[in-house]
Amino acid sequence: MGSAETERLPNSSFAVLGMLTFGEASGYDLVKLAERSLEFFWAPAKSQIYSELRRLVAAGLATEREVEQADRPDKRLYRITPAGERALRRWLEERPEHEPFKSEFLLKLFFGHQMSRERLLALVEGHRRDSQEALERLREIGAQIDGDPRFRSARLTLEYGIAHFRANVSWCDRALRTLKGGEG
Amino acid sequence: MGSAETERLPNSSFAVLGMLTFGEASGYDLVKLAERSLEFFWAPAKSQIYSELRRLVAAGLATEREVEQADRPDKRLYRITPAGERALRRWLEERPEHEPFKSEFLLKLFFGHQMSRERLLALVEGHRRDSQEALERLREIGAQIDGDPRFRSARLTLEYGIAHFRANVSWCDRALRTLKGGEG
DNA sequence: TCGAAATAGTCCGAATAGAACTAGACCGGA
DNA sequence: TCCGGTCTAGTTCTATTCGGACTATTTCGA
Repeated sequence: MGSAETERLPNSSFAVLGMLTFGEASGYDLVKLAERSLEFFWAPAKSQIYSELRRLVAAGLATEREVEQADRPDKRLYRITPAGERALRRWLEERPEHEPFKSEFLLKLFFGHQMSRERLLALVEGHRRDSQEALERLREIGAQIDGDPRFRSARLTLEYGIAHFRANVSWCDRALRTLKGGEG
Repeated sequence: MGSAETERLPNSSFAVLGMLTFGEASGYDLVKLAERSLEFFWAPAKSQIYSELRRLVAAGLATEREVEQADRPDKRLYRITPAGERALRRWLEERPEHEPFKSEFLLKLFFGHQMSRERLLALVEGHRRDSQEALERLREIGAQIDGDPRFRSARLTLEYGIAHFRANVSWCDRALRTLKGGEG
């Protein structure tokens, strides 16, 4: 019980706890919700979502109840507790720490001197395509939630994504010019 | 031996293998090198660098030799093998897979409806400051390697970083305007 | 009626993060 | 001279995270 106040939880716990503020949900629901919302900037494995739920219950930050269903498999529903809401707010008010950033693309680019020029160009062109596609997906989502005041904060994260991928595309264009003009 | 051809290695193995293309090095050297170069887009824990080295040797992609030193602790030096170079090139030529992106900042922003407006503003302002600082660090590095042809690929990754943080700063400015003007 | 898809969840191993720890040699100041 | 700090060099341990395989049940379409 008291452990809710002392134990230090990882961010993924709060990602799950945060999703519970949208209402009572099963693990399965949260997996789906995460895929449609957090996916771009926080994508816990589904096994992790289930284990975070167990941890939240153990820490008193959520409650669990079993629901028997006739038409489909039984399930367990989770609900955030007042202690959970307090814990979430405390976490939200802490300053995020340094953001680690990881990119297989940049890693390969960094060792680009080991690649042929054609391969290097193909690498950057592929990245440009991927970014362009991601951009289009985000714009579609944007059109769907447009104007809906419930998604005020979500809209900001969406616009962050759009800015990110737009910057990617421009960078790719510049890099391609450099690589083509470089010593050709 | 043959395992070098079949076994599927994680990207971190290739990060270490790639660093070995710069010359024979100890684990300690690579930790330092990673901190000064890969750090922005690929930051393996130092314990992982050491274990990757062991794995590379076991797979025949690198060789190890002990060096006794009088003035400081003994060390082991690692060198990439021809099989290692082939493996690295094969990996470089594979298309990178979908880039997971993870941000504690965006996660908190997404749950921004649980925060007071002041906290939300402070969150974004903090992110702007962090991005601005990162930008300045990268620009300094850029000035140092400017014009040096050895860092052609590295320069591209650096410019990627600059583009990324510049986009961050602009996004923060827009977000702050939205949040301040929104319903004030 | 067969198989695919949706619902609901578990299990396991590998990869990663990150902090603490060992240990030798150095260097500067009290 | 002794003490602490720093650099070099590496190990160990735990917790976290990822990702795929696996078990079930029910529904729905061909």
